[in-house]
Amino acid sequence: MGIRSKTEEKLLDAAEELFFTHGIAATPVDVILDRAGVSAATLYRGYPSKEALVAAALTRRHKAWLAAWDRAIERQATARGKLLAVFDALDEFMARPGGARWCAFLGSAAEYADAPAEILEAVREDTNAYQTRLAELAVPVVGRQAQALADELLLVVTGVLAMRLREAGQGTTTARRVAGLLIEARTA
Amino acid sequence: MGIRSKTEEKLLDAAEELFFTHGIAATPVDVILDRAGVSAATLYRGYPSKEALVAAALTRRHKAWLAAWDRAIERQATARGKLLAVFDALDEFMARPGGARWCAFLGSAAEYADAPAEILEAVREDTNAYQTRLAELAVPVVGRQAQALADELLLVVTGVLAMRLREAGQGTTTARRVAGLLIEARTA
DNA sequence: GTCTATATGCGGATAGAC
DNA sequence: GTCTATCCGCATATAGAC
Repeated sequence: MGIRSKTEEKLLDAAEELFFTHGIAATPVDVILDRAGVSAATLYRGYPSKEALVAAALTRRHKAWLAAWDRAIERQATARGKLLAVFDALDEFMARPGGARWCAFLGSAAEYADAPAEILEAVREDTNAYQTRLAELAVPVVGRQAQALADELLLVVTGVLAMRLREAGQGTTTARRVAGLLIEARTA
Repeated sequence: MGIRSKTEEKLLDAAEELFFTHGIAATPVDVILDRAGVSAATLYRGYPSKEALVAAALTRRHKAWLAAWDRAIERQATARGKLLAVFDALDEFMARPGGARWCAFLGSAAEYADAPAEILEAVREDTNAYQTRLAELAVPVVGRQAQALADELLLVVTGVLAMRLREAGQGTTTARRVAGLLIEARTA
């Protein structure tokens, strides 16, 4: 999978920026190739299909997201701060130029009625990472109620991302307020 | 707009069921026509384009959703029950056979990088309805904090819908718990 | 690796007969 | 209103020359 070169990187850069802002179906491969300065023959030697390129872009993006999240966690000193750091990371990630219109993973899941296995797997990994990490981070904050709180926070995070599709998006402001109230309710 | 007949209804039935489960881009008009038992000529005399049909399906669905929500509100006796009735309505609406895979309105917004005006308007109406109604219903429950609570609940509702794209959907269970805690926090 | 050309199929929309 | 046929454009993927 992939070509391992600067060509490969330019391909993934273009794919990530175009697929997840304009949409996958709405972005012909030609446009990707133009942007990347790569020829069709090169693309199809590295990837068997358009979907494989999508999956590769998702995988790379997932790693970048985890890294950004990790940095946001490290910046916080308290257990509560580390748990809420997911919103810092979201703010940072959503503000990136050329970032996704709402969420690359949910968006990919939404675009395929039944997604190719590789794409489904990437989305699943994204969800898994949220569940595992949120549950771990919640333990020092609310103890045995960590799992319940993690479920609630994943709901909120997913809500923040999907709210970007409505015009009334308020960034993470409301989400942070909700998260705070949930923690309060579970620590009081 | 529209043909005003049983043909029209069959067309909208097929459009609603197919567009919002399989996806708009993924559903050719031919498939709609087959399902509806309608010819292409008929469709294009009633609607100028595929997008116009999508918009008409969204509009009809919006009315049905408001009606279902109204009924759920009426079934509740207390102010708190009426505010939380949105989740009853969601449960009912999401369980309908041939219902949307996640949310017809968010899904439509997601499929178009820049949506046609008619579709954008339908999504906007959906969001507006949530904001207006939730804020009104929240007043007798939390008084001056109604607006804040309404924002939070819209976030939760949107989260519930988008969570259907992940495999880990828990229906409205977690959402109801969050809503309950939010109300508690604002009434205590 | 790039370029150009192209095979191939599909989808939206229209035309004409009935 | 239905049917069949079709124009037209686009998109994925491939082939061949360099």
